[in-house]
Amino acid sequence: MKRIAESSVRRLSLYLRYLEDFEQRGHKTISSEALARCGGTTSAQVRKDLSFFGSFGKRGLGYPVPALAVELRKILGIGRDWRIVIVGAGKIGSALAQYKGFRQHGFTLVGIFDRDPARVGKKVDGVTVRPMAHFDADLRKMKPHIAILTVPADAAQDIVDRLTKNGIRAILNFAPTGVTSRDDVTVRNVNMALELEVLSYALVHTRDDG
Amino acid sequence: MKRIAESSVRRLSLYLRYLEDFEQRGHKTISSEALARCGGTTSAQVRKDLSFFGSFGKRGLGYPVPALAVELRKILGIGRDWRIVIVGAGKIGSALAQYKGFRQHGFTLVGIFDRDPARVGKKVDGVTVRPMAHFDADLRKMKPHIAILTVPADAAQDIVDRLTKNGIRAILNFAPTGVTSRDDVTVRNVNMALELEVLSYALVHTRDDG
DNA sequence: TCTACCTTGTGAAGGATTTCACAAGCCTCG
DNA sequence: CGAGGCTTGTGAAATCCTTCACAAGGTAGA
Repeated sequence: MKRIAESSVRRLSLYLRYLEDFEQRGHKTISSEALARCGGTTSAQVRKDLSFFGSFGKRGLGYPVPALAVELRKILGIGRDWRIVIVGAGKIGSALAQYKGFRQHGFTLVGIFDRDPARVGKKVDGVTVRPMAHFDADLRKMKPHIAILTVPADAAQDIVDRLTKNGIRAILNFAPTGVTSRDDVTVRNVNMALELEVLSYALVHTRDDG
Repeated sequence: MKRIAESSVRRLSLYLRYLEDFEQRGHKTISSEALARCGGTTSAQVRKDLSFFGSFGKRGLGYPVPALAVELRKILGIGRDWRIVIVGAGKIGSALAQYKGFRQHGFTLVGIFDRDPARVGKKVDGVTVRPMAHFDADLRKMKPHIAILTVPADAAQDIVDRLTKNGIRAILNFAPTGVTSRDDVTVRNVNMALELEVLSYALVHTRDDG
């Protein structure tokens, strides 16, 4: 299959969110125009995004809401019972562990790790924090698909390497540093400092008087 | 000045992170090639990114580390004492409030708000949580430049509207929903569910056997 | 069934970003 | 001082992404 732009995948995820809204409100069909307005894009963009994966709409009518939601979930791989581990049980790690959206979207938290002995053994959202000494062995047992990193910057790269060595192919990195890895590993960096700096740049460089 | 791509601004922020590392380790100069390797890009990209703002390097030698860091901070608007408010003092909001990087990067947390009376009055990182009843008046007093949203999805759009009405022009939205606003307001959406779905997509669609 | 109207799906055009490739400039060393 | 070796800065080419525009196909109502 043709490679799909990441920006396109992000939009599909957004569309799904809005479809779930529309579904709950009992709408049967939705036009690309309406979806576009929700997601802040254009109707042509919506149709093009969807057309990469098939023809889901009916001309003259729009897209069937529940069926399209099912398709998008299939495309995005939602509902496959992905297993997740969180590395770093600090403030952010614990907060994320309690995120209700995990279960809702078909992700299961199977393990939390921390290098600080004071945190080991505590329970976060029903999952016991485990020590880094067991990390590699635990990973081999748990066979997680996705790892969420909420560790300090200096630890991030090492953890990524160990995760990769143990077969993890998808990493969501909240550490305030970029990390690199093999080509077959997908890493998404989420970095508050960086986002703030982008906002700072925008504040400095936006003409708001013209 | 010509409009700069957002992707370019994000990279500048990354470069700055690495420059700070290099500076601490006492390096005097760095080549575009070395910076590129850190940031997972190409040397041509680094040079192009920087060239939008000026000529900071010396041919044959590279870029002077401390001077380039100073320039990048100036470009990104870092060190201007931006005032930040956090809306939503739940798990994520409180965790972010305690983020050490704020001060380090020249951002000052001036207020935290929550609609839950049980949370009002508590102190988070030295800042007292204030009720939403005072929201608009407080904003006018505090004059924050940037707002961080960590509220439930159903509250997000209303808060964005109130922030905008009170002069905020930069919003970092952690609520699990997209929000829309006026053209002169910069909104960055950070959405863990969406990032997980992008990873899920990658896991499903990546050939790792070829 | 026929007409009027609506919305999709999609090549092609347009725009934006990234990569290429190389002249120009700086340093070092003999 | 001149040669050799690096590395920047930058037009041009290539690639990637978005928008346009319209034929094709569907609905609804008479």
